[in-house]
Amino acid sequence: MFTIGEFSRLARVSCRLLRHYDELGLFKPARVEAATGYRYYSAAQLPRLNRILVLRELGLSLEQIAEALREDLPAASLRGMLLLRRGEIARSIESESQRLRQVEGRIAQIEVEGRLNADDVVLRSEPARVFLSTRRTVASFAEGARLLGALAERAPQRLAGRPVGPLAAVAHAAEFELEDIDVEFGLMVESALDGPVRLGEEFVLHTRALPAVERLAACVRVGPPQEAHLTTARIARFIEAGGYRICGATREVFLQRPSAARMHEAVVEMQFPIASI
Amino acid sequence: MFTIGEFSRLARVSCRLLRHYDELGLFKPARVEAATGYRYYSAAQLPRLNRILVLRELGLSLEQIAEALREDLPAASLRGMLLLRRGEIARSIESESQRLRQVEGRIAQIEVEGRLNADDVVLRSEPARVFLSTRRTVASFAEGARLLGALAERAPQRLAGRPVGPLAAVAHAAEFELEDIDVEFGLMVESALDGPVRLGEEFVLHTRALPAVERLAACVRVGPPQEAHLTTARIARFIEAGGYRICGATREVFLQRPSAARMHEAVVEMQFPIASI
DNA sequence: TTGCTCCTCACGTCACGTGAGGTGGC
DNA sequence: TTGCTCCTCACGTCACGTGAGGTGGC
Repeated sequence: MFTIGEFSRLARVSCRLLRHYDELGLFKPARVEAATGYRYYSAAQLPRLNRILVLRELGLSLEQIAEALREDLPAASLRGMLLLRRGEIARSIESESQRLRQVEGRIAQIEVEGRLNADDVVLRSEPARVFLSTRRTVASFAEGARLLGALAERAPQRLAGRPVGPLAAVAHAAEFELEDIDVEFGLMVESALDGPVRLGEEFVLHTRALPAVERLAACVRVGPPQEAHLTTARIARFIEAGGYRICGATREVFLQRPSAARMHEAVVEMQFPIASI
Repeated sequence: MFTIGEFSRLARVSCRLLRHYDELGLFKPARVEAATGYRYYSAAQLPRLNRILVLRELGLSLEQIAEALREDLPAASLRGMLLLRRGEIARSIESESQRLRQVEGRIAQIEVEGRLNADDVVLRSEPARVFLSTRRTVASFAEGARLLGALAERAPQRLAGRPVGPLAAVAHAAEFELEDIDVEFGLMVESALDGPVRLGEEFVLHTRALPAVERLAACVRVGPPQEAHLTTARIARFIEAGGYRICGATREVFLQRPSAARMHEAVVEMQFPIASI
């Protein structure tokens, strides 16, 4: 029999760990002297402790290990636990690799520009949305802004009993246009509506599915639309430095409902779907 | 100005997070109403919050982020932080990949054998050691056991004022031998000694460097030497299932100092240096 | 007597999530 | 009055590490 200190040296673990496992009931000393509370371990306990350490090494929680060491646990269950764990590790490696690419993108950016400029560009995914919208070709940016303001003023807070989400616009053109802009705009809603919705004389909105996007470079623009190019420039640098390419229509989501009179206070998120080159 | 609830929806973070960052001084509301304690945020604060979220996404701690957002922090420092972080992530991916291989090894083992048999075989690394030893060709296992017992009885607790480590044996032969065994045995010590050490009439021990081993499959044997084959069988299955090969001399480390009379109570760790195939 | 080893609390880790319990304005 | 939103504690997470303060045998 060994005292806790001796046994900890044999097993190469800390005394605290042994006391902790004792407390959890995971690994108890062979004998505890009642008078002093001293713990005594036997050499024959080493295999069980090593079994625990091995499973811990594989990344199982102590609770899972206790489960795995139950005498009556069939081998198939342990296999199931390990298969589960394999999936977790694989996903973790995947997300760490992506994180590594992002860090490298930021480093590259600092090296090119001397500072971290596009650091308010975020990368995230977007689920599929229901978009109640109309698609037009508008003559100019000013005309587009007027239409958005007009739509905002006519848009209700609720439709068919459900709250209405933010205003949004989608630029469908393959390239940037200053005039005759092919744009879809409307309201995000929770679920599809039966038939079109008429708002005032100018708008008839149809239910459309806006597809999910796996990766999206997004940047919030706070200010007048004339300054949108500053935001797109940031996103552009981000895309370049990260080794991405644009792979879908640009979206602008109005985080605050705009009004024609207060376009200079707009809070808009510009979203560019992207993919690795 | 937005209330905390509104702002949390704009920024897509929880209220709790905003309160937490306020408490840390990392991201404070533009205004706090003294009477009610209500926090008010402005849209102009969104870029800073996104900057924080981006750095968090890269895996920096909130403390590092606070440092990184200091106005006067030179770009080179941020670059340094990111380079450091890149190294961390790369190491983490490396260790996760190794863990994945281990999990897969255990799964393969269950599939072959129907149960987890070698689960008390541990994988670890071993630093370089100083080994005070003698190398012999012994006629048989029994003769080897006798020599070890004799050495154990003559071995002092301290040498040159320093405590003496465990007894150990190294099998140098490329293959397993039943007779005329080429074996080195002696004592682990903390640091090299000047000149050889004479113990009784039978032993003259020389200082030798035992090299570090990056990966070692180890299993503790508790019991008489006749049962050592059970332990080596476990290690063998582990090596096979994990897709490893043996790449160095086998070691046996006596975790308890043996005596000739009590060899049946030996606590010995059997160690096989291994590498991926 | 001094050192050494053992013991039992109990806090700290990291970034929040999750109640509990209470308040003010529509 | 009821709902809604805001507030401030304060515990829980996970697997121990790290003291603090005290005890028994050599």
